[in-house]
Amino acid sequence: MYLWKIMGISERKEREREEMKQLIMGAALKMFLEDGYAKTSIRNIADAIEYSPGTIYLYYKDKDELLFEVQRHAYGKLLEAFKTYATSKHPFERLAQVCKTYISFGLENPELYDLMFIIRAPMNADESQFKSNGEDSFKFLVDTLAECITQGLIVFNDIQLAALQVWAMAHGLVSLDLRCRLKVMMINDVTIRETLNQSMEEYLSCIRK
Amino acid sequence: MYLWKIMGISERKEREREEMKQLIMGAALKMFLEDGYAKTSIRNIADAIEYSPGTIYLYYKDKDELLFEVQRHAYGKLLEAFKTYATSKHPFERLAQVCKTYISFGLENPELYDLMFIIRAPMNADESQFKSNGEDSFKFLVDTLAECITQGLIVFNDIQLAALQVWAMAHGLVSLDLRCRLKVMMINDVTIRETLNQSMEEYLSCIRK
DNA sequence: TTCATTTACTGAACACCATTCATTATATTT
DNA sequence: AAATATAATGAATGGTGTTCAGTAAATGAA
Repeated sequence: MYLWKIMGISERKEREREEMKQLIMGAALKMFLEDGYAKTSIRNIADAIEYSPGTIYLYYKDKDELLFEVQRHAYGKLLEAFKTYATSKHPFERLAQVCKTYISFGLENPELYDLMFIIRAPMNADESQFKSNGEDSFKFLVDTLAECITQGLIVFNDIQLAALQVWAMAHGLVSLDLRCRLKVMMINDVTIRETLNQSMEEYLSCIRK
Repeated sequence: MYLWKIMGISERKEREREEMKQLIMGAALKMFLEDGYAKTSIRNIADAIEYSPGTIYLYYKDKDELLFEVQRHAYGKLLEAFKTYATSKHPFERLAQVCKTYISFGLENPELYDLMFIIRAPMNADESQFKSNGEDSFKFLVDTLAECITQGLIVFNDIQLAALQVWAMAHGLVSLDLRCRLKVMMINDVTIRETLNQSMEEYLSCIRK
């Protein structure tokens, strides 16, 4: 009997499979960040890792599934940023830190931000999986807002509505800038970051009770 | 001498050229709206108007220039919507109407909204032309806000900052919805429109003095 | 060790895409 | 009627995502 052998081998196989997925994902992430999702082709990724295009399809169903994996990674990075920079004990101050971190994250990782919040969501991805991707980082915002509400620091009663509004404001500012739609206003390119932060701060002072 | 003839002919030619551009633009617009920008190919457009692909390049430099023309058209439609639905004499009420109109426009014309505000701006397009596209509809918002400020109806002093904030909120709400990023919140799909409007209204009441 | 089977991988092929350009057809001018 | 200028073509170029028959290597059973 080779049962002991079989077990060991299948475990190694599983490990190797995971390593291969990581190899592909790593190359994809790097190239998505450098050249953007659209300009990165399966062929390019295959070239980079020195495998044939077909091989990638043995590990990922299609390009969207690859995007999906990269998205998960990106949401993780955002949550990390929140945990690092939004540490104030005071809920409202922490909320301000979350917003500032969000905006910085967007401006400093434009391609990543694109993948996370602007790119058309792959329609084939099942909803539950998609939801779970952004959940954790969104929860950070919700928790902070919940504390603000219970301590009566902001004008909202409904946490969901509060989260929607704050997120929409931050996303609106970042995405309009990333898509160059602010050119219609004549803001100096150098000061744009300052302007966005100022807008966010003003908004936050509006919702403070 | 055939000078009289030359003039007549060159005018007709100019007219025909314009008609041809309109023919292409019309087909492109229709197909962009139905299938989206990415899925509409030059070949498809050529097929639809019963010309060869090459012909389109005699009238438009590339696909981006075509997008550009469609964008101009779309911004015109938005301005029209503002003029139709934001008619209140009272500046703040009018501001609320502008915002409501903007959100409705986005939800009802998702593909158009995409072209206008979400799609990556063609980088080859020169900035001045790009700016002029959105200018008029943006001016409508700015003018309304200016009145609000002079009458002391809102908390802002700076018109630019006010416009940025209001626009960001509206765009944030619409674009997060269009890109399905609100799935992370568990809002009933049917009531989403109501939720967005409610958020906008709450925001407006925050900035009211 | 030998042979059958499973697994991993390849790369050519398919059906698309935007764009270019030599060639052809038509319209205008001389 | 011939020469010229304009308009349109459609095949060709170099890309894209994805599939799949075929090959090579690793594994399992005898």
